[in-house]
Amino acid sequence: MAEPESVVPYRRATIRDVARLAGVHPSTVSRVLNGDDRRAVASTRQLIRQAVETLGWKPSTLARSLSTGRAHALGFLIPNLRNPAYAAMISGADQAASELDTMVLLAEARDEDRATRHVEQLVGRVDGLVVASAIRNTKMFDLLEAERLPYVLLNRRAQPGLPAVIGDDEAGVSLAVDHLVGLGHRRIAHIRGPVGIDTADRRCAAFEAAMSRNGLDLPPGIVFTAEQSESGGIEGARHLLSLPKGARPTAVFAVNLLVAVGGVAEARAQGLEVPRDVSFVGFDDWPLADRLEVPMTTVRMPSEEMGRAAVALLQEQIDGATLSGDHLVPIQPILVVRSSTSPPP
Amino acid sequence: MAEPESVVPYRRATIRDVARLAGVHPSTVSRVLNGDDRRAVASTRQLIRQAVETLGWKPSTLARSLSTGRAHALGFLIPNLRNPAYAAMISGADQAASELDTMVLLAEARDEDRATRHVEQLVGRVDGLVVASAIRNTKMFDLLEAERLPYVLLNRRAQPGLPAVIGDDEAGVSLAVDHLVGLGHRRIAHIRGPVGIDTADRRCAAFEAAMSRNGLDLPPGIVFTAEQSESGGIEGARHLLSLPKGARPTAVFAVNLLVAVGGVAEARAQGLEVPRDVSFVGFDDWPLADRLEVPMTTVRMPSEEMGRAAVALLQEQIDGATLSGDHLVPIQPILVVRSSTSPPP
DNA sequence: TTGTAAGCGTTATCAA
DNA sequence: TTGATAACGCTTACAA
Repeated sequence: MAEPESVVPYRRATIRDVARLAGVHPSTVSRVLNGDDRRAVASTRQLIRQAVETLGWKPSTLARSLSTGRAHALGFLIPNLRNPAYAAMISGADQAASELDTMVLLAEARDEDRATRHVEQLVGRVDGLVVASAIRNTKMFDLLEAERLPYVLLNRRAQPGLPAVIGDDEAGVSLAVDHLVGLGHRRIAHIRGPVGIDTADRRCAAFEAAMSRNGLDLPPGIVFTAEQSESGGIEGARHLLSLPKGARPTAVFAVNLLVAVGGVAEARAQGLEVPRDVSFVGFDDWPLADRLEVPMTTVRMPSEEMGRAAVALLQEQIDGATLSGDHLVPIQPILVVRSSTSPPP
Repeated sequence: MAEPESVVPYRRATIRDVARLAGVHPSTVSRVLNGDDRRAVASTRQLIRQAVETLGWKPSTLARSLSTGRAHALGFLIPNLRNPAYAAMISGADQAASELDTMVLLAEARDEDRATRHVEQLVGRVDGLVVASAIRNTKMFDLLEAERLPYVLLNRRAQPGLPAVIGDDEAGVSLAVDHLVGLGHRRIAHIRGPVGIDTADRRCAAFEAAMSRNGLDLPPGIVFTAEQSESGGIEGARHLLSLPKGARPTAVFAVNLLVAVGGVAEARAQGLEVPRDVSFVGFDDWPLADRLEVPMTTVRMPSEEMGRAAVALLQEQIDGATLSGDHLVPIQPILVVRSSTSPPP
């Protein structure tokens, strides 16, 4: 009586299977397959390649990582997937990484807890981390240091000394302010983001510098601090447009696109026309920004390059370099002029 | 003469270090730390916990995975990070996964090559894959089967038989069509996506069903096939608005938001007013959809639930269940009514 | 040029 | 209740 057909459970071919089939030792297989090609006689090489082929062998990332101590993967922490501004950075990082034969593992760190949890889970799986998240998270940095996990900040700086890749926000702000000044504006306001958020601080400082370079002064109340969201923009515009007639700005530069969108909405809600009565400029570009009720003039940063640079810098650190301080991406931002800006009334 | 202070290279504590300090065998440590708490005497337990504490020991994910064959991680393939519609699905997946003590590894698969490459790189690092990407990629599926990697399709079906989590697009389409019919429209057109894209096919079939349910017919040319992008919408609107007077639609239902946006743009470019002259309804919701030149009426799917369901189903498969076919997420879509729809002229 | 053997940090199966 | 031992699949000195 025949045995019932027993299902042979699937097992991935291992390097030992390959060695057996090729009639050599596993270590020889390993050597040949890791490009130590010259250190094997042609016939052996042939035999091994043949065996790999027929068995469909693929190396186990896990085993390899455990043995070499290299994961050949990088983590990439973003604050919010709903913010398409990061897409380009990730795309750049992905390209750079794939050239290094490394994969990018993305994780969304919307709050401190999640950031810390993701870092904990990424330890061991990655060789380093790109931190694009803007949340201040001491716990996470402590963890990174404790785990000795190399990391690079992207589009933000934390304490001085931590390696960071940043774009030329100052140049971007200048582009925006000079554009408004060129149109004839003199009373230009700024809705800035929260104090302590690096990009907000830098853009605000750059705004003040650009204004003074243009010989324009900053009357009290002309710089307003708000959350970096549409409602922050609404709040900011409400304040700025309620300034006394002579102090009321004819143009507003916002810390980012969403804030500018909120500002435009509030201005229109007050019966003003944009840009006729008041102009707006944003920062960063989003899909649909050109299809808004008022297509938004905005600064576009070299995000893809920034992502690329972050990976390069991270790789240097992984390879043992001790880097610190800011690394400015030399590609210049550009101003995308749409319909939210015009000469002052 | 004193030796020069030699820098002791950093080495993570291993389970052996813990065992040594606690004066027990590594296997005991492993047992205790894996919750087999009852199978160890209290004093030993105490000793071990103490040692773990002082050494700051954390298990090595890698070693653990190699030993157990479980990565405690899932891959999540999305087609495009610039499309914020996926953010909610990922968020749901992330929540569900974290309840399973599993991490979600995100990867962007913008084209076939990248999809295949990412899958290759994820093998071994993850226990399974959620494939939300809509690209038809036979190579990738062959690879998945060859690697015996469990996977679940999300928001798409490929061949029948492959396990898929989908939302109730049919109900969503009904919502859209009924809304238009309720406003008084009778000549309703559809700009559909490419044939073979599952969501496009389903939404189109549902459109035709909803129309016939409402006793409305579909004159030739009233369903137009286009790319799922703004330019597809432009092209579609150009065609539909050039139909002879009596056949020209008073309302257009588009396969997704971007297509609807393109349609609105084209209508306005032709001097029509939206929604006065022609109404538009989209599918899926995006940030800024309410700030467009014409705030868009659109269908919002229960994306978060869908992501959650995908992870649950995937986990079942990983645990050995053999699942197949469609799994409809029971949460109903809703219609977000904005200003792109009104009664026909 | 190839093989031997140890090691990467765990877990799992026994036996004690 | 604990310990010894052998995996897991690969790499890498070092020896032959």
